[in-house]
Amino acid sequence: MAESKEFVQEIHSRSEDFSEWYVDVVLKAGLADYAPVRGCMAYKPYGYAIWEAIMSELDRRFKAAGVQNAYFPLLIPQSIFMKEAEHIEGFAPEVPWVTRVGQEELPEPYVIRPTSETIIGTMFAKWIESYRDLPMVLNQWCSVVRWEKATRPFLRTTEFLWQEGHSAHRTEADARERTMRMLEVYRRFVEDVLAIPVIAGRKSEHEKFAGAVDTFSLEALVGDGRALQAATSHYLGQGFAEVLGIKFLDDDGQLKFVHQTSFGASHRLIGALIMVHGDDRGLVLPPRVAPVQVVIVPIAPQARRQEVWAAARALAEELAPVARVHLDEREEYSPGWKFNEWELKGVPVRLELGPRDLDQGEVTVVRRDSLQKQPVKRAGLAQSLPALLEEVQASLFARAKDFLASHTYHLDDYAEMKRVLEDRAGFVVAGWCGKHECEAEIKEETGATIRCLPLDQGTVSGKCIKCGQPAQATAYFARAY
RNA sequence: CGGGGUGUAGCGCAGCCUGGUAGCGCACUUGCUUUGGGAGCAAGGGGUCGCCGGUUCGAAUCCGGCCGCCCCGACCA
Repeated sequence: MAESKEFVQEIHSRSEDFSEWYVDVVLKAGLADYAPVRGCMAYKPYGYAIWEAIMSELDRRFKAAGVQNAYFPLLIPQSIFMKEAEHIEGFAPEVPWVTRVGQEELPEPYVIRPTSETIIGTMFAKWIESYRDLPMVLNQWCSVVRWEKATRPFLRTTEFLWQEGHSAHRTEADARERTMRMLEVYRRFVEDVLAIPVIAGRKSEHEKFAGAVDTFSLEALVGDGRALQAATSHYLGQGFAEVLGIKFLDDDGQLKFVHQTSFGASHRLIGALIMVHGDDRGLVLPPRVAPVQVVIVPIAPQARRQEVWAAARALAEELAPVARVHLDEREEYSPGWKFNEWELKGVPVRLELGPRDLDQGEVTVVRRDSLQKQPVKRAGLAQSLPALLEEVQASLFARAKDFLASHTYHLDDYAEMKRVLEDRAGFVVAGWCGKHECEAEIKEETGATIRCLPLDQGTVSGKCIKCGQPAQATAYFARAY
């Protein structure tokens, strides 16, 4: 790999400086750029195309799960935002306020939404009267603002793109079922489409969402051994319903409060894609989310220029029905330049078409995941291409799964845990007594938090890795983004 | 928000110590030649040196303040 390295002039080495590498990939692959707003970025078309692919696939799956789209205001009146105590306590430090219009002070200030539980709950209170109105399961695609202290593109930005789903149910059981159902929708999406294996689990009391009864999340492990939360699904109980007055008349003639859920995933998924699959040459996109799945690079020397271009156009046309194909028609760049650029952009499959291929009746196929080059018969390519894309998809998932497995340490010795976490080697799976003191001390001493208590607990046995008391649960610990 | 670094052309950097007309490589424009892993030659264009203030005859350079970005921590999707 040493010789190929010299071609990568644009980005830092992933192994040598993961953070710099990450920022380089974001900028140089044309995903996004820093904007003149503190902590905010501007999406470039290629980066936004990835978000569009995520949105359309997730949206399709939401609708199949009975979720309807709606939209709610960006601004939330202070009095409404302040209604839920835990909630306000969790978000107050990072919400911006709108207090003035022109030169006039507003009679009541607004917060710019950091999340929409309160405003949506307020509307639920107007819209829900009877148990016949339930369940109500709505989602909005929008952006929210949280004034974070330290920001990084796609991982933590002041304004970020996401979707937030909110539901109201007749019973706790219904709401809890929805919570788990949406977690499963996310899990399948993240694993099947983004090719990112995740650990699904419940958050500890301390780590859960402000205002939730239970928070569940998907935790991915990225290339530098840190955990990244990919999606969350909350059972909110009746706390918001009580303070916002979301009541319904049940069939027993009783007026009752609804049970609620909320669930969300953000543009952080793009950060996860970059950090899970990327390599020293840049981005590597799983075919199912790649805006361009196949790029055709013609190699057209003067003597056979017309012939090659005609063949390339015919190829692009033929493949268009089976894949998202892009023909690189730029004549001002050399083939070698294009190879490097499309690799940096993470396009899963590259087809090279030059005089040699024409003479052989072939196309040179290069996979982004393995960088393997292989001549393939031109005839029949349209038939074999979808399978090749699926193969790339599957191999990326398999590779990420191996990485997750080989960076997950089942430990019962605290000293060893400290060592592993200090190296940021990955997940530590260990027993936990359930007490916050142990969780807090581990965090203090290792920088790691409980990412989740996996749904699949197996048989809980053994002791708390910190205090030695009998373990109440198995927990995944890691340093996290 | 603490500690560290950094800010000079689109990108990467030199110049700053020792004040005196702002430079290099890549990219960009034009022309010709080129095309199987970042093409060559030639001629060009482009910078209120992050911002504000101070010192000085004169500031990219010295001094003070502020801001952005990056890293390491503490808090969150």
